[in-house]
Order: sequence, then C-alpha cells, then structure tokens
Amino acid sequence: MSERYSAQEIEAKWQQKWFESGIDTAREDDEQESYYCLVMFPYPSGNLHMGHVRNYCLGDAVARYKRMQGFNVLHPIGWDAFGLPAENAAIKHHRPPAEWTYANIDQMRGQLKRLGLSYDWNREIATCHPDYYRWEQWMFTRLIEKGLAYQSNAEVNWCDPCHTVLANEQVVDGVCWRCDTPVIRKKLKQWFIRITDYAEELLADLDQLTGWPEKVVGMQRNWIGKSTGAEVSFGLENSDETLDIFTTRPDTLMGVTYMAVAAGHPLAVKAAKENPELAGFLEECSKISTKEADVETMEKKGMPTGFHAIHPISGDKVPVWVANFVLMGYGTGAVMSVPAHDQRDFEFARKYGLSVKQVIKPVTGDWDIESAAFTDAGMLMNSGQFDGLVSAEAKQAITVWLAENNKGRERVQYRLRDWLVSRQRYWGAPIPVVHCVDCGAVPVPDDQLPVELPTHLQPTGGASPLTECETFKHTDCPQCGKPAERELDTFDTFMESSWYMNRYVSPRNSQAMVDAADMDRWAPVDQYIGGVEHAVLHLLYARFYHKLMRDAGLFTAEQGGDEPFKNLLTQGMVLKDGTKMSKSKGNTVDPNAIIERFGADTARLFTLFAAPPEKDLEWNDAGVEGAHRFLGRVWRLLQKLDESHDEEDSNDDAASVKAIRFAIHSTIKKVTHAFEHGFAFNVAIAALMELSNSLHAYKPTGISGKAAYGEGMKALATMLAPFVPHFACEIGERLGMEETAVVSSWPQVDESALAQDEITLVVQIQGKKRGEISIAKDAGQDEAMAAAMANASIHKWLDGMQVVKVILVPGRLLNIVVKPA
RNA sequence: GCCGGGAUGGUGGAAUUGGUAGACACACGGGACUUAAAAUCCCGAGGACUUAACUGUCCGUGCGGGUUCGACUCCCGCUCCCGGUACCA
Repeated sequence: MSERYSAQEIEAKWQQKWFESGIDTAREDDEQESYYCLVMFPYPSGNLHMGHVRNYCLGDAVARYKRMQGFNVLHPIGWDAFGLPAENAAIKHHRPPAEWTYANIDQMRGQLKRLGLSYDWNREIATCHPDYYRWEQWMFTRLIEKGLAYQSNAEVNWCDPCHTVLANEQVVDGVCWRCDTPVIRKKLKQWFIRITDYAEELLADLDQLTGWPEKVVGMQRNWIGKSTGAEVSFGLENSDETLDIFTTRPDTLMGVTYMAVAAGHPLAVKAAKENPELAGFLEECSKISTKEADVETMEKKGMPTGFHAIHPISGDKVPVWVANFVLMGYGTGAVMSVPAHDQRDFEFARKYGLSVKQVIKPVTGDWDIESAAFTDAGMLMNSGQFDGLVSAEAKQAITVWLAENNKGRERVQYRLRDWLVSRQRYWGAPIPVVHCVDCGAVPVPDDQLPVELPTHLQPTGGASPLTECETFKHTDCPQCGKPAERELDTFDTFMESSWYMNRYVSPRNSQAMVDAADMDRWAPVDQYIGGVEHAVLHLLYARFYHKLMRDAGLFTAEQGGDEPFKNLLTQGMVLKDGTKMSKSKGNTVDPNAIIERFGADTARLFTLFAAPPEKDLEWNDAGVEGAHRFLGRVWRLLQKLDESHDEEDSNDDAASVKAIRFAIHSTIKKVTHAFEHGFAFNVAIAALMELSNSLHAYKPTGISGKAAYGEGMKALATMLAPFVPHFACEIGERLGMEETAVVSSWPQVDESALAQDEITLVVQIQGKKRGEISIAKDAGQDEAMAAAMANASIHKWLDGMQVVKVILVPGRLLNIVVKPA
C-alpha cells in the first residue's frame, strides 16, 4: 500500500459504482422517512461557475448525510432554461436560442456529473420543454378564470430605434445598450397576477418559517410592506372630480401645503395640453429610469399644473404640482405634501418656494422648523379641533372625521405590487391566450395546451421574432372559431422557477401539474439551498405560487404544506480579489480546470472549507492546494495500519488509547452538530483535520491501540463521505469496511469515551487570564480557590489584595475580583 | 435614497452565542531528507516593549462612547464594503 492518491482514477471508478447501484435514486416507497433536499437549479449559461459548485456541494453534503442517517432522500436537479441571456447569445452567434440552451445543458450536465453530485437524474427537468411549461400555462388559465390574472397598463423601458422593450439590465446609464439612444418610458398593456390578494397570507405565514434565516424573513416582511393609514379625497377647484391619495400620516393632514402628482397622472396630462413648458417637463420625466434606486436618488424636480386642490377639512386651496419622484405605478400616482413633517417634501418646498406649515411639535422640547422637517410623532398644533392630540390619537381622530364626512377612510396599503408576468420577448413560455376581435382575451382551453413556442426563430435585437412568426401568430378563437391572434408576449422566467420544486415530485406526470400523493410523500422541501440574491423575488414568488397550486386543488395544505420550503440556507457569493466573479471582470475560475488538476473532491473540499456557507467565499488558489494536501495526508494515514503490529497492551497504551478515543468521539460530536445545526461545514472540516492530525501523531501500539487507530480511520472516512465522497469510499474500501462509506451509517458518539476526570480551569483576576489549574471535573468554588491560591503565578496577583467576589463558571473558568486591602 | 448583511493576525476563517481571542488552513520563516529540486516530515509565529530565558508586562476583534466581575459577542452614535431594489437569474 504505497501508491499515491490519484483523484482521476478513483473518481471515475466510484461515479460508475454509484450509478450502477442507484444509491442516488429517490424511492417511491415509504419504508424509510423521506427527506427532500433542493438546490436552486441553474440557468444554463454555458459553464458551471464557482457559485454553482458551492451551492451544489453544500446540497450534496446535506443529501449524503441524510442518506447516511437512513432517510429516503429526494435530491433533484434541472434547468431554469428560459431567459434573456439565451436571446443575447442568439443575436451574437446568429443561432436560435434553443440550440445554445440545449448545448449548454449538455455541457453543464457533464460538469455536474464530474463533481460526483448525488442527483437523481431520472427526475431532471428543463423549463423550456413543453412538457414542463404546459402546466404553467394550464395554471395561468385557471388564474384568469378566477380573476387572479388580469391585463392592465404598465410602463416599460422602450427603445424607439430598436423598436423593443428593454430589460433594466439592457439600460446602461439611461441609454439603450445596443444603439445608445436614450431610453423612454412607454405604457403597454401587460398581464399581471394578483399577488396582492395573497399579501396578508404571505405576511402571516412568515411566522411559520422558523427554519429560514431571520434576515430573509425580515426582507420579505419589508418587501410586502404592510402599512396602515388613510385614503384621503381632496376636492379639485372648479371640478366634480377628486384627487385621491394614500398617506401613512393622516395626523399631518392639516399641514398639507401642496399636492404632487406623477407625470403620467391624468391631471398632469390635462394641464400639459395648454402649457408647452409643462409638456416639455412631462417629456423629460418620461426619459428617467423606472428603477427605484434611480428614482430615489435623482434630483427632485417639479412644475405647477395650475390646478388647485381643496383641503378636505380646512377647505383651503393648495396648488397641485407635477413631481418626477411620484410614480404612476405606485398607489394612486398622487401624494399629499407636508413639508413640515417629511424631509423630501421639505426640500422640494424650499427649492420651489412653497410654504411650510408646522402642525406637529415635539411633546417635550422645541423644533426649529426652518432648518429641517420634524418627522417624528408628536403633539398636534395649528390643526384646529385636533390640537393637543398626540400623533397616534390624531391619526385615529382624523381618519374617523374623514370617514364620517365621506372624504376618506382607513386603509391598509402594501408596498407589494401585483406581479407583472408578461415579457415582450421570444425565449420564454408563451402566454396561453388568444385575442379575438369579438370575444376579447380568451384563455386557451386545456385540450389545446401546451401552446408550443416555435424553437427555430432567430432574435435580431429588435422586436420579438414571435411578432413576425405568421404560423404562430394566427389561430382561431377557441370560443367563436373566427380567425384570431395569439398573445405574443411570453412569461417572466420567474414563473418557471416558482413551481419547479413541486414538479420534481412528479416530474413525468402527463396527467397533472403535480400528483397529490407525491406531494404528500415529499413536499414541502426540507432543506432549500441557494444564493442570498434570491432572498426576496424568487423566494416570494415561489411561496405565492405554492399557495396558488394549493388553492387550485392540486394538493391540500396537509399534503403539500402551506409553505414550499421548510428550511432555507442562503449561501454567500464566491469572490475573487474582493469582487464577485464575472466574465466582464475577468476574474473567473473555471471549475473544470480545478477538477482536472486536483479532482472533484479537492474542489468540493475547498469550497466547503474556505468559508461558512452563508458568508461570501474568497477564492484562493493556494487554499485549493492545501485542501488537496489534506487528502494526501489522510491517504498516507492508511500506511500506519500496515506498519503497526499486534502486541500485548501495556499500561502506557491505556492512556494514549483513551486520549485518541476522546479525540475520535469529540470529533463525531462536533461534525454531527454541524450537520444538525446551521451547516457550518468549514468548522466540521477543521474538526476532521484535527482528528487527522491526532491520528497522524498517534503511535498505535498494542492490540487496543491498533483497534483505536482503526476506529479513528473508519470514523474519519465515514464523516468525510458527505464532503469528499469518492475519496471517502476509496479509503473505506481499503479499510475493509463492509459497505462503502457513502452508504454506511453515520458514526455514533460513545459518551464513555468523552468522560474526563480532570479538567483545566482558567483563572482570571479582574477578568484577565492569569493562569490555569488542573482540577477535578465537578470541583466546587472552594476547591477551585484553594487550587488557585496554591499556584504561584496566580497567587502573586493576590498579594496585598482583598478578594471581593469570586465567579466560577463550571468547567470553564474562575474569575477572582479583588481590591487593594 | 430605502431595505438587508458584513468588518477579527500577512490571508481565509474559529470562539460551545456574555466566559482562555486567533482553533483549522493558506502564505511566510527555520530545520530534516535529497547531488539538487519537487513531494514529505519536524519546528516557529498577533503586535509592542522587556529578559540570560518561549521571562515578564502592556496593547489588541473597523472607529467613538456605554453596560458588566468579565464584551468579537449586548446597548447608543459613526465609517467603510457588499447584496437586493420589482424586465439579470
């Protein structure tokens, strides 16, 4: 046994063995408890990147550990195969996106297999396949029937020369990425899904997600953004119409000095007809980005419309302005402005010479309203009948007054907006609707699904090629049979990724989206693992879609749960030189190169060891070599088994056997703990390295010494299996383990090996470490004090001092508080 | 802007969640083996000052305060970096 560790040989061998034995296949029986471990499926961009490798190594470690614990594990993989990058590549290479996508899937599937990831490949799915998206189309027609899907106007980024809608990503510094023309906002009729109908449930069920990181739950809560306030109707001078707004601060109502409406608001459009200057301003506003970050950080500008609103309580006239920071898509597209109590309104008022009226003052102290807005709650002033109330009471009182006088009411408002699911793109799932001149928008009947996307079309960078595909475009109305046109928009790709976790349980079902019995067996996902960047959008949409599926009767809450993911692990990104790896920065590391040079196990080990899962991982080539060296060291530990001889035990051996068994079993405890609590694999691997170091330093003499060494080697091999499975199997085989490490059961802690008679207690004086004492495990404070006094280096700190207080932390430390005598 | 997260040696990170700061590893330095190198093995190491001494003292977890016998950990106020911000996935 002197050959060196060769990853290439053993990895191919074990991958073949695992494939033949089918250990990765999720079984459709209930002999063992089931466990569903899911990693976020990749977008097939061409090559696996290190972020994928990290994600999938984490998932594989969990899946393998659970199998070793005796669970029937579902660990599937697939492809989030629709999306913009395929169209971009198609334009660049003059090949249809389907070709590029399927080639990438083949390439990346090979890479995943080379990593030795234990997926059940029988359940592989690709979202661009009609067998997949037909069910998404089926669901959408159900939503139309229920009134949960609807059409409405929405603003998009529009490039006139390219005659196309641009994704935010395609807008670079306000201009089109391809032709450098300034992008404008344009209104288009779009499809929406009423996620706001589920806002309350999505918010309430966050409480169930105890296995999610608190920060993700918090981000979702903020995103849904429930706020209670009031809807207020302002009158309009010389008009029967009203100007309706929502505010979270009805207590400041008496401080309104102007109103602000969006550039797209009917009032603004009306005013602009007789005011060329205002029309120019509206034109300018239409050019600014729709991104929230851009809207919030740009220079705040406005112009008066010439209209005046009538204050609902005072009856005062206040001017109506157009402001670039008010968006038509949010709320009513109009806001009331209270410069005295809102900093943005304050700055706007200062800039344009609008008046500032203070109506709230601090309950105690003063506030200089000339220098800044007072935005806290306080006590009302200058508010007539409401003077003297504090903000909370005033909110209530003013809202009641508005309701009684038919000028408003209490209202709950969510920040969450309905989900815009239509995209003016080619490489996506067709929206299953036919537009008929007589019947309107007609959902495609079930027996005509799927509406298949023609896969041979070539995008050019202009309008979607679907708009020119006559065979796709023209059809008959399913309702009246007259010639009609298909909907030419496709679905947002978040639609596909919102339900794939459930499709994996019945991946080949041609009768239904999912099977309730399969959902009962596997769902919800026990452990979901993926990038933090998905903390809100994907995870919120998936939660929503799961509830839609439940409410469509595909499964009951009992069978599939109200929530799709029980536990969530959000991994950090992979960085190089401090920034995210990306092609444009040229700082990528190719996983293939690492696998070829060091083997998959080294790549796996490094990504798991270099950082805790939830934090960013800084790539380090030298660290990869270090991981590889560790495997070499463990390999060499095998030699010692051959070299040691069976001899009679001596007394000296008993102590060393006890020490090594302590090391073995405390390692089992630590590593098991890592899997059961938080997946700190970096710490688990460090513990395995320590065990390896202990075994390396250990000289197995005598029969019991050799046995202890063998016990340690087997434990090490078994615990390494979730991380470096090929390597662990090979070591296991050479140790003569009956089953390969992958399928053998997880080692148990022998508590008797952890028992210790004497422990080391740290002694502190005034909280500073001054020495250590060795003492009986269960020694009390008096014994510990006596031992401390007997220690010269500790005792000298107590000379001339009076002991004021003694704190004993059992098993840990003794802190002596003193003062000069 | 808003929301969320982070900052610990030369580097990645650890610290049983208020109890020995720096486990484990990388990089580095010294040594062994070798004709030599690689590989491997052994030893060293937060910083400053100090000692004949790996002797001893002090400082030290982004910055400034606070609570505590005791703070990387809790509280208050900052700085910088990263993620999300609804058509990238």
